[in-house]
Amino acid sequence: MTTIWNDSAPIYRQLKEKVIAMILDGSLKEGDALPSVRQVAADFQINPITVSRAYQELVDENFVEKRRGLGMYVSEGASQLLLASERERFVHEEWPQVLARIEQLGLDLKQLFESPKSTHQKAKKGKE
Amino acid sequence: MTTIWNDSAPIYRQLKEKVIAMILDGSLKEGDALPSVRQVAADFQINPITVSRAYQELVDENFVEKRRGLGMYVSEGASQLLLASERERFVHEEWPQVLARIEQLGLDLKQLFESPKSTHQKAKKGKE
Amino acid sequence: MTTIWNDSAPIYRQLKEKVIAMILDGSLKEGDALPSVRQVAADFQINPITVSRAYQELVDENFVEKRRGLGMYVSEGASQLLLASERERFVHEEWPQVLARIEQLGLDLKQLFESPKSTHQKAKKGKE
Amino acid sequence: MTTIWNDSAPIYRQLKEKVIAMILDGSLKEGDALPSVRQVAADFQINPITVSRAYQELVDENFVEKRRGLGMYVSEGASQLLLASERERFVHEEWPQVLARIEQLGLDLKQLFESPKSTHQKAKKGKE
DNA sequence: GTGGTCTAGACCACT
DNA sequence: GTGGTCTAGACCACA
Repeated sequence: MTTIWNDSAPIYRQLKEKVIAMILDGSLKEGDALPSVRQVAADFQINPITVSRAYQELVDENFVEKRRGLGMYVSEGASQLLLASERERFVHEEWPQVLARIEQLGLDLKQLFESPKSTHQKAKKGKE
Repeated sequence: MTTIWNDSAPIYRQLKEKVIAMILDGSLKEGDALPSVRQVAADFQINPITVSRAYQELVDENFVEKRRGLGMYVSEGASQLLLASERERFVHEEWPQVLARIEQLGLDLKQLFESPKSTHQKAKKGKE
Repeated sequence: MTTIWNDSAPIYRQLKEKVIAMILDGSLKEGDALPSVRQVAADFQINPITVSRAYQELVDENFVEKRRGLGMYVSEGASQLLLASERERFVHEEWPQVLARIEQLGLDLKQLFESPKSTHQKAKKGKE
Repeated sequence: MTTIWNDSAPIYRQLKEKVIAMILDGSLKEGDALPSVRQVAADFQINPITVSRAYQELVDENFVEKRRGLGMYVSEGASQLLLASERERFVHEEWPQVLARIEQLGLDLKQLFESPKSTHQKAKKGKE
């Protein structure tokens, strides 16, 4: 029985990424309640504190808001904010590294364009 | 006093990447001696053990060889080996992730390739 | 959809403070009826139990009295009692802390009293 | 045996305030190492995670920086940053509330100025 | 029901 | 030596 967690990144961060992905792809909409800490902890067989930590980072970054005694909710404007900030980070941080790497390895753009385009296999984060 | 080291990746790994980059771009050629552990440690203000660990991984992967009493040297065939293995890793691990990310963010691959061509040199390593 | 409630203090306490402020400034006079729990709950979109808890604390401290079947009323003598107890608390608990903080930050008490006199109405409660 | 901790605020936050106070009053200077997580945990008889959490918030706010494998250090510029941000917060958030409170209670400025000035007794944070 | 905090103890990676 | 992460379990405040 393999778990869904990758060993290289902390679970709380992987969980955070999952939530972000769900907001980006619309499976969590603004105003929706996040599944409760306890629920997620039970579903994924992890410690509630680990879930809490993931959620807390989302709160700190204003993508999620706490309602006392009620739970956590996707903030108004979260998906726009998220899309903007993630795009910004990609275009100005990740993408330049990719370009540099392509150049460093002397790879051919056209080949990259074509070969794995049709399959777009599920990427696994982490490579340690 | 800012350092050249990124906080997100271990220093020994960043150092290893530096050496790999130097082999790939030809500033270290096959048969060349690597700068001594002590020298590097002094230059970068880091612990010699950290340098050793970086070098050791390069030895383990056969890109560098130890000559007892003399130092570390770039192995014969290292640059070819490196190029092949790094290309392999890029095409099958990194690139699919990049494609997935682009799709997730709704970005356009072709635009990315065209627009920021002039500035892509300021990439900072990190994020491992 | 922003709420009037501050996240740092419990809602029931913020509500209690509101009532106290109304008694102190005369908008609720001795003998006046407090708005019903249900009414307040509906007006502010909060749980009736939360309103009850705020009211109950006011009852416990003798500023408000319950009349069975009728509702809650501001006690006779409440405003004097309140003024005295709140002043006591301010002078011996809050004010010394403020002085300590001013000293810690190297600020000048007199300047503070003089300059921003016109704007001091925009204070938000919270920080408990 | 009473502890130094106040019951109303979480320990990690009280600890964070202690560190901030030490930076403000100069007992921790820029570049100084913070006492290690384990050391503080042992000294105060608290869990290392609790200490970690306090330190982490200071890192997130750029007052403290981590050096991998070495420890935590007061950032360059931390004391200026801190003084500026704390003053800002005091003048624009805490002080207006104090003024409003003074007005609400109908207190006399001159009395406040004089009575507790000489003693400046140690304020205790928290009042729950 | 919700989340927040703390403990005790374990294991890991890094320098 | 340093900090980071996770667990299991407890207790608390809030709605």
